[in-house]
Amino acid sequence: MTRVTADVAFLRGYNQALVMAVGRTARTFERATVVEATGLTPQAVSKVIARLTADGLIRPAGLRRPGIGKPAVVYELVPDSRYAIGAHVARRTLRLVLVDLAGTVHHSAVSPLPRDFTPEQLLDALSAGIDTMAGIGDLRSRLTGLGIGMIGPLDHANGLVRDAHGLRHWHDVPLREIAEKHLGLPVHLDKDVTAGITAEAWRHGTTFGDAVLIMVESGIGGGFWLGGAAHRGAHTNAGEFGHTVVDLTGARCVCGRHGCLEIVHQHAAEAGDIAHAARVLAVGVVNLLQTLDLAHVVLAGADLLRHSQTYLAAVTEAVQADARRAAWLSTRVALSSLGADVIAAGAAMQILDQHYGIPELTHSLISGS
Amino acid sequence: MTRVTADVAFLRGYNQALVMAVGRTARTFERATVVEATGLTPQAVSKVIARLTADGLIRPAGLRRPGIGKPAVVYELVPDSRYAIGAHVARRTLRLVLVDLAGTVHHSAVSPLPRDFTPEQLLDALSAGIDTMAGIGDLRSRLTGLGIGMIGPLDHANGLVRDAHGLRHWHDVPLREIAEKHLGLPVHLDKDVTAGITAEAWRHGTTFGDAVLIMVESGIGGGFWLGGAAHRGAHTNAGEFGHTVVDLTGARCVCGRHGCLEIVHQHAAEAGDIAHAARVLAVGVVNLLQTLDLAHVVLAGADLLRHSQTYLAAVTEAVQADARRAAWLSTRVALSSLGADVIAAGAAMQILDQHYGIPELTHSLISGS
DNA sequence: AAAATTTAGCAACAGCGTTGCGTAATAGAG
DNA sequence: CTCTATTACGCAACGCTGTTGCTAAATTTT
Repeated sequence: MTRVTADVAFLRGYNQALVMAVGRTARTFERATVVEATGLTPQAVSKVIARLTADGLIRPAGLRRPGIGKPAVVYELVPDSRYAIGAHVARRTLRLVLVDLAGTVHHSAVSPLPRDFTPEQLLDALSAGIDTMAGIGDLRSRLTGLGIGMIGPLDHANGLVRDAHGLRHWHDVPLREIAEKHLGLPVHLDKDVTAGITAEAWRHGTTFGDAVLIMVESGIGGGFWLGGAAHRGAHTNAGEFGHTVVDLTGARCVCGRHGCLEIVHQHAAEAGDIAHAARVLAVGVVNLLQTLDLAHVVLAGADLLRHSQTYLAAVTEAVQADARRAAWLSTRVALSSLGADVIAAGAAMQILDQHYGIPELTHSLISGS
Repeated sequence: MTRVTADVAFLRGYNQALVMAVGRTARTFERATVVEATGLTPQAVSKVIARLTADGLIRPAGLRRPGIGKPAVVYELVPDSRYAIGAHVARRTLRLVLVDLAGTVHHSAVSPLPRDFTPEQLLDALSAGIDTMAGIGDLRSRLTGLGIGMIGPLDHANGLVRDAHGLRHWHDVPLREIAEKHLGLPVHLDKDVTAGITAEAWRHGTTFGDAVLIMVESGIGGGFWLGGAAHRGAHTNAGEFGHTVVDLTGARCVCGRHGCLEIVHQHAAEAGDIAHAARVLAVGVVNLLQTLDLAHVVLAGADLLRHSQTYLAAVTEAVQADARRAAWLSTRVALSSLGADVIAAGAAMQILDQHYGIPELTHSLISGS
């Protein structure tokens, strides 16, 4: 996935991905657009465009007449040249989405999962759902893979579910391996919130700055996008944002500590005071901004989206009140542009990102040490 | 500093830096060591080593006889081939250190700064201090530059001090520019805590995972190392960790919110209960671990180091109690290996890192958006 | 002395982005 | 209509990267 050393193959993939990122975010583009956005020479862009065109990933889409001189060729991404399927595995439901290369969600389907479902039951549900979706336009050959977004804890690097919270049959399950064997597709496994923030980042392209996706849905989690990549932490366990203490004298949380954001928020919500619950969440969000200085806050999750305007207002107001101290601090707060599909869609985009996104160089061979 | 596109010059710099990272962390190394650590072919490593040797950055240091066969050449870094000077600018003091390529601190000197010092006064102090240090071994020609670690807020990308907290004459001062002109050296400006965590990362090499440096010294700040690079956030303002709310019903902080970690900690410390203050800090540290899943926590800052064992014990215990929930969660807690020099030394290493560290590819042209 | 083993580097190569320069396509001026 | 200025684009040569194939050197073992 990631590599340590850099060679010419890395060069090719990297610069190619830069051009793809332009194509994904701009409806159409031409050689000069890419030159300006990347700093590559025009000749180099020509070569990259030729390769991408040969692969069917982009195609000419007319001419632009610059008033005087030879017209410029306008290109566009070919969205249906590649697809990926994303799965959001929750405690009782499986959501599957079909996403194209441009990040557009084409189909979305939710199916129930048995209480305390086993890995086998999940695989059967996945298999059936994928067959249905891949059969729609006979796009099996253009299917890049399956992304799975799931509650943790899990081990992203090894595709291992350590201990899906609240599910009995999920201890140290090598889900990626068995899913790849069972489904015959490349599979990517990640935490739900990390998949979610990837969706936002993929759709925004290279201009997307440091960001967090806040998810309120049977708990509070955060997915991070820092320095142009998903941040998973040393053991794929980043994002347990709900278990940060905001009230030292607060009630005891299931995690053993007192006054976790999650329990304080939950008590407010259960008392019916959603506005108060939203303000509690907003305190947590501002804590994140103080710590990490983020450019984007994206709000998601079923429990939050049920009262989306209340949460959006509370968080926006808290963020602005905080930024008022300094004019140059600007953070955009928004609801997830993909609604309930964001996790599943993000999981799909992680697969696309592996193939057509900007490759990374891992410096460290020893993970988490 | 960072670049967008990748070309062969990037390849060279990147792979060269990988080898330098090996040399910096291992006392000696040979071709086979590098091959294993990087995945480069032996022939490629030979070429890189030849280039580095020609530049005087590494040198042969004997032979290793493998029992049978031709002996392998053992190499070592040449620490005194390059130097950098680091400055830690605090409210009343200027600390200057001389650091060599290996990250060893050779000289350290503290001088007082006038109350409410001006940029000119700082430049004069820097100039005098640098002349003294650079004169020691006539290493002016081997001096790579000056790194400045300073309280914020500031703009790292543009080398601008926005508003040094508590200093009247520091509003929108283009410190990097005027210092480069005044001193005739490349200058790097960064937040103190970010410089500090860079020191730890530089000394540990590529195996250093996600980490935070907690600094308690007239306030509480955090410097982050995430994904192999310093994390500064969208506006170089990451690390205001002291202004995260840990007690919703707590006292009002100077920042306007209630129950910030900093004010709660301060009250405990002023009451003389250092152990309690340390436990409050530990709550904040565990909050960070929950959020970011870090591999290292480094403790620093004058106020903390005065009671280093108390803080170390409290944080270690809190971290271990938290990790007890899961055996695979491991975080190392330690005091800064450089003590009071850590900020200044880190600032110096940021200069070295720019030249001999692993280069990064910035994806985004638009910063902070 | 000969064979086996390990290390190191020369030489040729494919492929990257870059540079230099020629060519195609258009609008406007004379 | 013709010529010129302008803009877009690509062929060809180039310098450089890491890779591959193979030879040479240095040492221990047989």
